Amino acid sequence: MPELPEVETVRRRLLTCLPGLLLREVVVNDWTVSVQTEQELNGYLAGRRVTGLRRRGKYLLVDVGAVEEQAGGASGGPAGGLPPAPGAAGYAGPSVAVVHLRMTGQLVFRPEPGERPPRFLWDLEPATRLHFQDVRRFGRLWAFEPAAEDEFFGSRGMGPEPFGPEFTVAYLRGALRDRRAPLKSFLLDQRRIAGVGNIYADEALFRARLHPLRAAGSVGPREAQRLHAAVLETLQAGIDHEGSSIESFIDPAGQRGSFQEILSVYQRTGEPCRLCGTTIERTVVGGRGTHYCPRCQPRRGGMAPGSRRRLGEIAPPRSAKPADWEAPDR
DNA sequence: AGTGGCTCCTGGCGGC
DNA sequence: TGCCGCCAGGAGCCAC
Repeated sequence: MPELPEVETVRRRLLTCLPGLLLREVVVNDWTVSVQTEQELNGYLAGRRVTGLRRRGKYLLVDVGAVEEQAGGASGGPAGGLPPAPGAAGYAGPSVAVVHLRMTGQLVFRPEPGERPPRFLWDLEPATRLHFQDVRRFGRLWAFEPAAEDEFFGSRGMGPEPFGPEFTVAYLRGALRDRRAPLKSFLLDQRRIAGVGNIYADEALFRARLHPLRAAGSVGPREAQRLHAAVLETLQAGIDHEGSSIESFIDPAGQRGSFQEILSVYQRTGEPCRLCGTTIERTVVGGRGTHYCPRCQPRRGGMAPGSRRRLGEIAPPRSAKPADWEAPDR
């Protein structure tokens, strides 16, 4: 499940080999991947050289330059003998390609065709192919002019980058204020913080020792400070381990990440907590599987509406405290 | 406006 | 053995 650390891992890997390559053509084999036509996608991307790679939340951005003149510059058009890029009213300037991997999307270099056709591929020069594989077909591709980027993300209400200057403790406290939604739902809301998904939300809440069903607005100043640090530390650990390969994540070189090996709570239901030995429990918040240690993440301090029903079957945490247990604020 | 629930999508798995 | 139904979840959409 690609979240910020997985997308960042893909970006870093592509950064070592994609810039400078010429994108000859985009070939789309599965039209669930894009609302744009192949002609439109190629109009923005074909005949252009990759100039950079960026990330915004869980979105991967590939910058390309303007359409290159053929050697000799006689009639213009893309290099490599392709016809002139036709799309977008003859637009020939620099563009941005945006890829979202969603659940099972993978970008992998494959010089030869694989077992099944990719949802889309980029035919590159010198000769190589970047395949987009995606079992569940949730992944998406867009292409547009750089000027349209702000609108693209603005219309989605993307929140601040966790590692950007806007994501401060003060911002987090303001964003949490008066919200009745559970902390877990808050962390998954891309309008509040960009890039956190199910795995890192559970792990960050464990690190912050906050119960996932706590109402976001009930979080005190010191708890907000802990949560802010926990989000950053958890995401950074994910990046350092080159992502989590829980289901299908591999980077463009086919390598798996290793963060799944050090998970504290995610998908560890029934196993002992690494800090206190208490059995990790699972509940469902916002339709998502949610894992937590009932002892390290105590159920107190104002729970979200409906949490009593959801936790009705679950025994209360023991009274004994683990060695490094720290009392929550308020 | 904020919140929760539904939907898409397919491979894997448990149950019968 | 084979079939059925459920589960996983990011994000868009809709209802309240």
